[in-house]
Amino acid sequence: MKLSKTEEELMSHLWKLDKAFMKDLLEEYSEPKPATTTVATLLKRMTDKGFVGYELFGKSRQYFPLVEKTAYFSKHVNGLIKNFFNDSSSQFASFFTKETDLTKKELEELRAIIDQQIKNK
Amino acid sequence: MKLSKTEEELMSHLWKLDKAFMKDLLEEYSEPKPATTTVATLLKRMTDKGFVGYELFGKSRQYFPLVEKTAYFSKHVNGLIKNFFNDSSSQFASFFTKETDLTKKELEELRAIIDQQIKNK
DNA sequence: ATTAATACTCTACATTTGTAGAATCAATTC
DNA sequence: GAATTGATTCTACAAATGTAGAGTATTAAT
Repeated sequence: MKLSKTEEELMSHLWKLDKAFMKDLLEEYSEPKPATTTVATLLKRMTDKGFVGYELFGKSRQYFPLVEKTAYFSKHVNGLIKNFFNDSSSQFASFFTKETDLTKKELEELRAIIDQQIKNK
Repeated sequence: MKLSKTEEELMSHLWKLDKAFMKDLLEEYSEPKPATTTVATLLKRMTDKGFVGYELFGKSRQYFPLVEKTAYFSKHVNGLIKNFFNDSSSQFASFFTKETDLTKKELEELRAIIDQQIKNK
């Protein structure tokens, strides 16, 4: 099962906050914020799909993600890669670094990470 | 306007082939292949959305992409990044290189590319 | 010519998505 | 204790998606 684009956005807020009540999630949206009922519907659907859990606090719910961001994202990204880059991660990676506009500092950070990984191979 | 997941898959075939007749596109699918009418519908919708064009060859059409893969992908990826990594490309990049399982060779390739890019900054 | 195969359009239909009002129930405030 | 606020569920509904049959036109094969 997967999330729709809109659900993903909400999910990203939830990942960011880690635990959150409805109102916290609503606050995360920039204007124009969706109606509370809209978010409620989304949360319900996401709960049904098994991506979100909650703990009751008195009468209201504190929601939390049931899937790791990285886990979800890996799957997601791999799908994209398969589709667009005929399954080549490195092709994708080089494309990515070319396309997204990283600053010099970011690039250097990234190189450091890569160096580290090369060392571990 | 954007493509749905299924449309994206078809689009990836089209990008790969660059120009293709219906049957060529159908061949690209692995089993179980969709019905020809399904692909035809998809192609029509994608044409309507302005992602695909075609040239008539006698009675049938040779389809071709009207959007660059990289252009489309940039937009796509940027949306994801925004959602999942709070707008930080470098955060994404480091995540990506950690998560996807690049070989030593691929990593070295990638480092070379990055070095190149650092030089140009 | 008759048939068979192709490509395409039209139509169809169940699901999913995006969005939110109305109603309900509980908590808080005046 | 009456009214307001907040969270949730129910209901609704249009648009988009996934999928493909039926019908039509055209070309190729026999």
